Order: sequence, then structure tokens, then C-alpha cells
Amino acid sequence: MTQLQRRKIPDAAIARLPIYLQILNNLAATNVLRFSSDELAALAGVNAAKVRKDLSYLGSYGTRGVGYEVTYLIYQIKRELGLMREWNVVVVGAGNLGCALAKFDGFLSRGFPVVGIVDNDPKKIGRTTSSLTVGDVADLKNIVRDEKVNIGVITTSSAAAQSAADALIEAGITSILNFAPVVLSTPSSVSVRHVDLGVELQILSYYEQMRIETGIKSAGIKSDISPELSKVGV
Amino acid sequence: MTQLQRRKIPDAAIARLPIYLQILNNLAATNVLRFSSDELAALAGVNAAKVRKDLSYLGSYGTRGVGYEVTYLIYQIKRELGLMREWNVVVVGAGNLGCALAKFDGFLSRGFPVVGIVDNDPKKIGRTTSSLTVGDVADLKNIVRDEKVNIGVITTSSAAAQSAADALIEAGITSILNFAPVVLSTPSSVSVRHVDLGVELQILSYYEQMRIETGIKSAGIKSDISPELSKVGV
DNA sequence: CTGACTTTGTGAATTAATGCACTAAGCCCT
DNA sequence: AGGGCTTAGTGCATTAATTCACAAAGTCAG
Repeated sequence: MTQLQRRKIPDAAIARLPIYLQILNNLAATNVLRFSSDELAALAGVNAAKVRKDLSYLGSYGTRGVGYEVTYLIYQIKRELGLMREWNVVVVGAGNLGCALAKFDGFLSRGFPVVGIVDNDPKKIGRTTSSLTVGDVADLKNIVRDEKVNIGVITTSSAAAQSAADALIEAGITSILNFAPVVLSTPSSVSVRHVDLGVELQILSYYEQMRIETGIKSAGIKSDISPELSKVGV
Repeated sequence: MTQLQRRKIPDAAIARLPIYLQILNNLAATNVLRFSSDELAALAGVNAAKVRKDLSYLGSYGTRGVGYEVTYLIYQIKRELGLMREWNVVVVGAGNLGCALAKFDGFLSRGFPVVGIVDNDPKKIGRTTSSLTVGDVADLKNIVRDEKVNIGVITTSSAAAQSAADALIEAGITSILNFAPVVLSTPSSVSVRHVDLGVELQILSYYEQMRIETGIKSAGIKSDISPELSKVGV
């Protein structure tokens, strides 16, 4: 099998590529044409060697003595991350957070239009929130088919999250972003990322507490950006 | 210096403790008294050895042949994470996301009451959202002092995020949860965690893309829960 | 009291990620 | 045309995290 095999990029590097992309987009917006690994490293708050190694997983797209071209690298990162196209998103759970995410610019602007939002609460079904009408979770399968949904976002209560996940998977979804504070049980063929806002605060509280106990003396670890995968099926 | 030195717990383990805590709270709610590392591992979706090692950083609180006591472990994890008290939160940025977070139950219920929300937009200042009135970001220092704020949450536009961070730090805050899609520049004495929703989707899109390119054949990596630290000063 | 069974706690091996330090390669100036 | 300067790319050492696998310590039944 000598076919065009997809490079295996370490998970830690994958999680950093979106950050680099973000920064490069800003550079492009200010008409910067080139950058060095040192510059990007400073902007991303990481080590320059790490930047070079991460970018080298994409291929050899820099020029020694010169650096990298902003627009070319943007292209390569987008290609690698699968961002040459849009991916449609459906939000399950029309509470505060779900509705806020449905309206959230950051999704559309990065190529992830929210094409539907559903709930199981009859009181919420039918309401309109920023050009979307809340649908019935029972219709998820149709919505996924008709709207060509690729990614499901779960913003239900924790009690309802597992059945939301089951419904998404049943409807054929294989990528889930879960905001409910529960560990979902899913087949390994499904990618799940878990964002738990409470957990984030609890981690901060650990370090805050430590700072208090040790008398604020301490200087900082600067670990770099970004998560491991919550659970990724490929 | 033979003083009661705080144990050094690996960052990766710290990030998992909140998940264990979450699960143990559920067990307690269903009157489960004891659990084994195997059981917790299954519920958390990780390896049992990892559970035992993580818990062992807290001390030796299990009983061989028997397991761990739910309530006692809850107590120990809370103590370690600094959750024996509440930590007050202020939200900077009263947009969709900021307002949704201010109302979000998950913060209060986990011991992180949102005691204030501010913005720099005169049109938003003065509005009321769920018992909180949007304040002026210029008053941040007073709010932090008067409300004894411990943690700042940034939900501004990316353009405003750095100055929001500067204002928080100026007001004496040393823990920040940042939702804006920019890398903040902060002194190393400040802990920052970065949640970038766009990044989460882009990571999912990478694996989704890969699944398509490789023809869906593949079975899954199951990596476990939870982030590295974005940037932690201690 | 003894022996079978369970499950923790942890050294040691393994794997993954990071960061150093050097080589290779191209630019630019004289 | 050549030498000095800059910066990518990468092999290798180091550090961090994970997992294995087993001894230690307890329970429980008879």
C-alpha cells in the first residue's frame, strides 16, 4: 500500500494548529507577508522549536534564512485541518448556553454555520432565536439529513446529555462537542470533545489555592496552549 | 525547610480530578457508599491504573481489597482543589456568551458565584440580566475589591480581550478564564485558561476530514479527558 | 486462625511530548 | 563570486505522562 498516506500528526500538535491559524489570519489582516518561527512562537506563547516541528508535520513549507509565507501557511493549515469547506452544526439544547452559541459569531466566522437548534421541551420548541426556530429533538434525524449536519453540539442539562448524544449518533453524526458536565459513552468511531466550564474554574481554583497556601511567592509554569483530545475516534 | 510542603501533583492529574469529583457527586446522590478504581475508571472513561495513581497524589485514602469511600474521597478532592470555599467570579463582556455565562447554573452550583458583569459599551451598561446589572469596565477595580472577586472570565471580542485582561490584572485578579480567541499576554504570576470554541470545532473537523479521507474504516483512539493548562502561574 | 480473594499503591517500563543544539539552505551585501 | 548572516528542519536528549504488573494489605468465610 504505497498510496498517499495521511501523515500522522501528534494530537498535541493538532490542538495547536488552530491557534497558529488564528494568529496568521490576524497577521494577514495587517498585511504581514512573512513570519519566522520565532515571531509566531512569541505570538502564540510557545517555544520556537515547537512551532517549527509542528509546522514541519504539514510538510516543508518554509524557506531557510527567510521564514514562512503567511498566506501559504494559512492555506496549508486549513487544508490539513479540513477547513477548505464549511461544516454544518446543530445545537441540541436551547437553554441559555445553547441559544448563545447559536447566535455566536465565532462559529460562523470560522466556517461552522449553525444550521439548527433543537430541544425536547415543548415550551421551547417553536421559539425563534436569531433566524433559527427551535426544533424538536425527535426530528433530529431529518434535520441532520436535510441540513447536511456534520457536527453536534450538546448544551442540554447533564441528565439529558447522554440521550442527546445517542440521538445524534443515531442520526449519523460522528463529531460531538459536549458542554454538559458528564462523560458521554459513545462508540469509538465517534469523536467527542468535552468542554466543561466548571472544570476550568476548578482547575483555576487549585492554582489560586496553591498560591494562597504557598504565600504568593512562586513564579509560574508556562505550559502551552491547548487540550488533549477528549475522546477521538478516527 | 521541612515545612508542610504542598505535594506536587502533575498538571494532567489536576485536570482529571474535577471529572472524578463530578462522578463521585453523582454516586453520592444515588447513595453509593464505596467504589473501586475499576468502577471509577469505567465511569470516567480512563484506565484504572491512572485513577489509582491520580488518587494516590492526594494521599493514601483507599483500603486494599475494598476500595475508596465516596464521601471521604469527595472531601479529599475538594480540599485539594481548593473547593472548601466559594470563589467569586466577574464576567467581562456582556455579549451573548457573557450574559449566558452570568446566568449559567453550572458556575454557582459548583461554588463559583458570578458576582458581577461589566462591559465597556455604554449601550450595555445598566442593563439587567438575571439579578445582575451590567457595570462599567472602568469600575472593575472597585467591583473586585467590594465583591471580593477571585476569578475573571473574559467574553469580550478578541479586539478587547487583552485590555480586559490588563484591567483584571490591574485590579488584582490572578486567575483568568478566557473565551476570546486570542492568546493573552500576562505575567507568569497569573493563571490563564483559554477556552476557544472555534478551536474545538476545528479539531473535530480535522478528525472528521481524516475519517472521510481514509474511508471511515478506522477504529478510534480513545484519549482521555482534559486539557493541559493553557498557562498557569503559581 | 487460616487461606482464598480482592483491590490498592507503586516501582519500573513504555510512550508521548518537549526543547536543545546543530546542520543545511537560502538571502544579501560587498 | 564569495563570505557572513539568518532561519528552517531535525536528530537526540530530556522530561512528562501513561500503563503494566506485582507486592502489600486488607476482607471474609468457614
